[in-house]
Amino acid sequence: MGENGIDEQSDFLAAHGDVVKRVLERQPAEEVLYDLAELFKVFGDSTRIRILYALVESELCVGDIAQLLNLGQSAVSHQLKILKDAKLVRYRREGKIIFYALDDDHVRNILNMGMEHVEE
Amino acid sequence: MGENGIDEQSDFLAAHGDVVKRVLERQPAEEVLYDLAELFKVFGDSTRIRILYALVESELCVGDIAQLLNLGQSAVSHQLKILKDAKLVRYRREGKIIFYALDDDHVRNILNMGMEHVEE
DNA sequence: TTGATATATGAACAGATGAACATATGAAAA
DNA sequence: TTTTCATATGTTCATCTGTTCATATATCAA
Repeated sequence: MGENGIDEQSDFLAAHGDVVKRVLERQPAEEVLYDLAELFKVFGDSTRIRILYALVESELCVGDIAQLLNLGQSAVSHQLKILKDAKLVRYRREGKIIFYALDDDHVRNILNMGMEHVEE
Repeated sequence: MGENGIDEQSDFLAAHGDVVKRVLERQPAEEVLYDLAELFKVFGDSTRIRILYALVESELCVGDIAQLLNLGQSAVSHQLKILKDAKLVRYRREGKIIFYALDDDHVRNILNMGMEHVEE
């Protein structure tokens, strides 16, 4: 390999270094990316997705959700806690019963975006 | 509790049954919800999120990504396979090097939707 | 062909996760 | 208060997941 070849390789390596550097500069903060992954992780379970899709239709209490999804009350409650912590659902108490609902339209939008990708 | 109370409870239980039934009828197919959860599961890992955000900026080869994220080549390759299987990234070969890129704008949209929710 | 480089793949191990069970809390009725 | 109903929480266990290490494949150069 002559000088030409060496130069080409140098350029190539340099180019890689440049790209890496440039991309690195534009990345969001580590913490933000971590939080984003955590958010998607919450969506990434079929039980929780089923709960969210049920709540798209109507506000529901824990027992209804359990019946709807044919799951134990405990399992539903555990998952609702995760959804609540992620601010994907909110709740209101009415006597002994607690009604859960989607927290805001962001949740609907995220679900729809994902659904579009799935339905291809 | 008089008849009134009993009636109220009957109504209440009947109402619950109705709601459950109505919501159930409007749910997407089980399989679709499962696929949707699987999709979000792919987004639900910080390594994969970091890879995707790097690819938002530029097409990149495996080595660059590894360097960028300070990860082993094998780890990156494994994650790229998962992203590829989920159709979130595509690739093209150029000699020994394989360049990865985001597959389409859906991916960007999903990331943006999630980011909006995180940045509240 | 052989050697070098870039990427992919298989196995194994540590850590994470969801469901089930038992139990605890909280609110209304008796 | 005691009981009952709706929900929450702690623990355990089986399963899943991401990383690492070793090795395989693929392309190019010599």
